[in-house]
This record gives sequence, C-alpha cells and structure tokens, in this order.
Amino acid sequence: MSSIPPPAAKKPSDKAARLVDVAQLAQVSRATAARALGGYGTVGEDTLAKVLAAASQLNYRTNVIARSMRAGRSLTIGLVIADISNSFFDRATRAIIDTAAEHGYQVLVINTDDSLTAEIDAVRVLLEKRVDGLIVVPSSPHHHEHLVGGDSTVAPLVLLDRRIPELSVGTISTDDHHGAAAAVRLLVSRGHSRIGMLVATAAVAEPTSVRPNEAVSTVSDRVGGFIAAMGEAHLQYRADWVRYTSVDHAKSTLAAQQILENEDRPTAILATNADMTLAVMDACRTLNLVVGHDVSLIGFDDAVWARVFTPPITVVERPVYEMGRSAALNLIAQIDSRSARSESIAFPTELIERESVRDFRA
Amino acid sequence: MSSIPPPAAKKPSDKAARLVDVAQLAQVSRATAARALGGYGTVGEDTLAKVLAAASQLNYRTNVIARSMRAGRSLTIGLVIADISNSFFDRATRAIIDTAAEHGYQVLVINTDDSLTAEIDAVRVLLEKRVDGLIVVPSSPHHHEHLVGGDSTVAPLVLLDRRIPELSVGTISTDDHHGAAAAVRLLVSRGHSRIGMLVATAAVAEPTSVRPNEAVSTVSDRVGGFIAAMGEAHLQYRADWVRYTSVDHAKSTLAAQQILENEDRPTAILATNADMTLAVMDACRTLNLVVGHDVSLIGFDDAVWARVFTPPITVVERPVYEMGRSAALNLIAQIDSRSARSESIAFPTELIERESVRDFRA
DNA sequence: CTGAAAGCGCTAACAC
DNA sequence: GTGTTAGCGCTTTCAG
Repeated sequence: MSSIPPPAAKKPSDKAARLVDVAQLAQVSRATAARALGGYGTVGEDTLAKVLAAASQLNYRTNVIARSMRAGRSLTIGLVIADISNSFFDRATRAIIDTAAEHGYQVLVINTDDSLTAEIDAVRVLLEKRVDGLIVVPSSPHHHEHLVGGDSTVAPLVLLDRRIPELSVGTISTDDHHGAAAAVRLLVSRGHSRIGMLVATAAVAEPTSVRPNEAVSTVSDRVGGFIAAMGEAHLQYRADWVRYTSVDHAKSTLAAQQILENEDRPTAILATNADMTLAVMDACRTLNLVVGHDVSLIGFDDAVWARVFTPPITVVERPVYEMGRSAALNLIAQIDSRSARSESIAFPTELIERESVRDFRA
Repeated sequence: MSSIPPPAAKKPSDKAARLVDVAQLAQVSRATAARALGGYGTVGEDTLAKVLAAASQLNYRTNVIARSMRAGRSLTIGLVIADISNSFFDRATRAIIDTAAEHGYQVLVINTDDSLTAEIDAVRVLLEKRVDGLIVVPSSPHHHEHLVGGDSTVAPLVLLDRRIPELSVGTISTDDHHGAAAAVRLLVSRGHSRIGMLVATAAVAEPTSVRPNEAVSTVSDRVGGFIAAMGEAHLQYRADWVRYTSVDHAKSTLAAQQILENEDRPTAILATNADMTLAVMDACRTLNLVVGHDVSLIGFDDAVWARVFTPPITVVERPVYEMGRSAALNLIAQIDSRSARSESIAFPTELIERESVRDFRA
C-alpha cells in the first residue's frame, strides 16, 4: 500500500492550510477530510488517523468564516451595552461571555454610552456581521424601530437590564421598583422622614430636580418605587432633595452637594447606582458631613468598596452575574429553537443592611 | 424608459435580501449593484440611484461574512484578557473597543482568568474565526508557543499590560518597576522603614510569603521595584511582611491580615493592585487598625472609591485608557501595513499623593 | 459605464 | 466508508 505520494504541488508554507491541503496530504477527498475533522458522518479508523495527522502536520485551522457562510450561522452573538467599564455592565458582560463560550459562541461587544444613534449603528454593524443573536441594553424606553423588522425582531434578541414596554421580547431585569421601595422602608423604619434621592440618568445633561421623560425603565422603576414607598409612609417627596444627573463623577458629586448644601437638608439619601453612591460619599467628604451619622445612605448595586468603607454602606444588591448568564442562556435557547420565545425574568433585589443608616428611634 | 418590470420571481420577504435581489429589483447586474453599494468603481448616476432605492426598499444589509471570506479579512480583532470585570481591564477594553470601532473594526472578547489553557483555547478559537489581529494579556511570562507560528506570530499581535521577554512583539505596558519604587521612596521620605507588600498573582493558590517563579511581568516588575527601592534606602525586605495571593477578596484579605496581625507589623503596605488595596482596607477594618494612622497604604491603579475613602488613598496611577487605545492603534497599524512592526510602549506611572500615608517625621 | 464569470473555503446531498 | 459536486453571497478581473 506504500504508493509513492503524488508529486502534487506542495502547499506554499507561508499561507494558511486549507481543507483541500489536508485532504491532499492525507490522500483523501475534501468531503472525507471534512468528516474526519468535523467529527460527523462515518470515517474509517485509519483514514481518520491519516487526516488528523495531516491536519496537525499542516497546522490546519478550520476557516470558521467559510463554515459560517455555508451554514448560515456565525456562532457569534452581539452585545450592545451602555459602557463596558461600568461596574454593573462589566460583571454582566463577564457572565455573558463565559456562558456563551460554554455553548460555543463568542461575543462581539459594542458600547453606546446610552446614545440611541450609537445603538442603532451598533445593531446595524452586528447584523451585517451576521451575529446569530443580540443582547441589548436599550438606551431608550421607546425607540425600538431598529430592533424590529417586519413582524418580529431583526434577530433573536434579549433585552438586558432595561425593559421596553411596547416591545414584547425576552427581557432580563430586576425588580427595581421593589428594591427602591424596600430601601425607603428601611429608612422609614429607622425613623427617617426627610429622604432625598440621587438619580443617574443619561436623559439629562446637567443636574436637575425635574424628572426627565425619556428615562429608561430602571430609572423610572427606582424613582417610582421611591415615590410609592414615600407615599405609603405619608412622607413628602421634596423636589429639592432629589437630583437627576449623568453618571459623570464631577456632575453627580455636584448634584449631591446641591441636595446636601441646604440647611434644610434630608437626613438620608437613596443613590440609584454605584456611581451615585460614590458621588454622595464624595459630596459628604467635601461638606464635612459624616456618612451614617449626618447623612444616611443606601446605594444600588454592591461592590467590594461598599463593604470596606467606613461605615460599610447599606445597598440594594442585584444578582448581576445571574442576570448576564440568564440573558445569554435565554438568547441561545432562542437561537437554537428558532422560535421566538420571549421569556422574561425580573430577578428580585436584595437589601443588604450594613452601617450607613443611622437609627433615629431612641 | 418605462419598460414593464420583468415578472421575475418575487423575493420571499421572509428571507434576508441578498445582493442579487437588489440587482434584480434595480435591473442591473450583481457587479453593478456591488459597485453602487460598495461605493467603488464607477456607476452611472441614475443607476446608482436605482440600486440605492432597491436596496433600501428591500432593507438590504451587506453580508459581511461573505465579504470577509472573499476579501480574506474580517475587520474583527480578538481580545484575550484575564477578566473583563476587573477594574483595570474593563477600562482598557473600553478603550480598545472604541478605538477599534473608529477604524471600522469590531472586537471579540474572551476571558482567561489567567489560565494558560484557557488562553491557548481562546487564541485558537479567535484564529479559526479569522480575526485580523489579536490583543493578548498573556497569562504566563514564558509560554508563548500558541502565539507564534513558524518565524512570526500567528497573526498581527499586541501584548497588553504584560511583557513576554522572549517574545519580540509590540507590547503596551507601564513602568511598574519605577511605579513601585516611587511608592516606596515616598514612604521612606515620610519616615517609614517597616514596609510590607501585598501582591496579587495568579501564580499562587493560597497566600504565601514565597515569591512564585511564574509571575507575569507586572508582578515581577512591581516586586522588583519594591525590592530595589528598599535596598536603595538600606531597608530590610522582610518576608513576613510580604504576601503573594490570588485576587480573590477573601483570600487576599486573609493575606493582608496575616501581615498585620503580628505585633511586629509594618507601618506601611504597598498593595500591587486595586483588589489588594481593598483587601488591606478590609483587613484593617477587621483588625481595628486605622488606615493612614496605624497602617499607611499605597495602592496601584486609581479608582473613584480611592479618592472618596476616608482617608483618600495614595495611589500609583496608570494611564489605562491610553494603554488600551495604544494597543488598538498599534495593532491596526500592524494589520494595515502587513508589516511586523512591533513597537512597544511602556507608559510612565504617576504617584498621586493623597492622605493614606502617615508622616513620621516630627 | 456595465455585465459575465470565476472563485474565497467549506459543507451536505447524493452517488458509488 | 468515501468521492463528486453544487452552492453559501460576495468581489473583482476581464471583456465589451
């Protein structure tokens, strides 16, 4: 059986080996080589060995791009997110990437900075790259034309963190209304009646007390929960104790200062995300106010620094990793089943009591 | 010119429109349609309009995957990173994604958790997906076989954050030796002579005082800088004041406690990254030691919480965004020029003095 | 200025 | 168990 190998043209070693090169070296057809390497169909034992040997000798790597074109699926998903360097999104992204990888998918990530036009562009680019599905953190609670095509979504889709009421699509979020309300109730139970709030929202350029219309669902849920719990306790919502601001640290710190500078200031503040928590802390430092004494504080989203700070900060925690994992799993199920199942989950929040809330009952 | 449109088969509206569909609707050839849409070659004005109209009517999206196969380039780069949810890497990633996008590239991100096998897998997957280049945060200072193929790298490549001495390839890092030395010198200038160090490294499973061999360059640079500056000041390096630990918060806090629990403890500690800074702070809280008084502290990498903490933490800052941007720019230049230019940059670190270092001169 | 046709590298019927 | 072959959707000479 030791026939002399055909004097076929040697593959130039400076180019990546292709399936045909492997087949040639192994002296089989492309189909057989493909079967051997793809581990499907049936291949003779010795043939298999020959092909594998040839492949490794040539350092062959499947050209997934060609396979994708043929198969019509890229095994890639797109993630459209506000800001990967944000402490919530970075962890969610971690979960998404890892979960996707477990299922053979890789993730293309694009930041939008909460800009709708950036989001629209991102979706277009990702669709052109033929991602098999999309996980989007929508920047607007209303605009979703770029997400629908005809009578369904442009691609398998999962919304993360923020809901779009008019869009019936799988959404992974948290019960922020409840979370904010629970925080207020804790404050009330400790004897606080003068409660303020620092709200992060991209819907506003400069700090203001007037509630913006275009806020995403997390913002309106948290504000709604705050207002509901205040009403429930027959407490007054005071606009001068509330500020809406962008996440920018300088601006949000300024907003916190505006709330606290007044003689007639609140005894407690709810910060609607980690950046706002830091902003309140910074403002307190500047104004020489002691957190947990002069100003009680509850933040949204836990972080290591929150439990290390003096005093440790009480927070409304969200299951970030779980959320990301869920989003990925949901999307992959959608892709695999080709069905437009839009199962939504609103995870519960958890109030973690530490020492940043002063007790006024005495 | 109003010829009746041919009764050609209508494109089924449930499938994505292809170039040929557009061409058909516009009554031109595929080549012409491609030219019109690709904005190259020459196309008659009215033809152009017809094609554009057809494309928009069909909601046509270029199939970039087909284009990539044809063109041999994917306009995608791969990022292989230890952990996207880490406060250094998330910001670097932000810079990379945004910079890449400015140049028409998208980014596929994979985490390795500093595992070499995960890194090898990641590189293989990315190469199979035919990324045009790779930005890698290498998990090992030695193993780089998976990054080279023949006499050059497996693809255009830039190393981020960590150098691999034996691999001559463009690397974006910082002068960590100098950064650590500067921190020690500051401590010395404030009268400290008993100085410890908490070192984050994946090369160690449990906290230990013995310096691991396999540490990446950032670790050995920082430790080296520490040792050099100590020697320069004729100070003794005390192994019981030094701990190597994984970034895990519980473990690193334990390690910090081990350093501080001793009666004979150091008066100052250098923490080699943000996680270690937090670990020292947590340990101090547990042991009822006041940062900036009982224990002076200098951390690596700045963060908002570092300046908001009481006292604000003195840190060695690195230009994270610039580093990410540089890595992306360097890689894209490499891709575009097809030349193996491996320009490396070691950015300077900056010591930001705040209030966590007690002054013993008096 | 426009069209015809040859692939890019792979997979999946379909034959043998 | 293995080979033949027809494309996936696009770009790009090469003619006209």
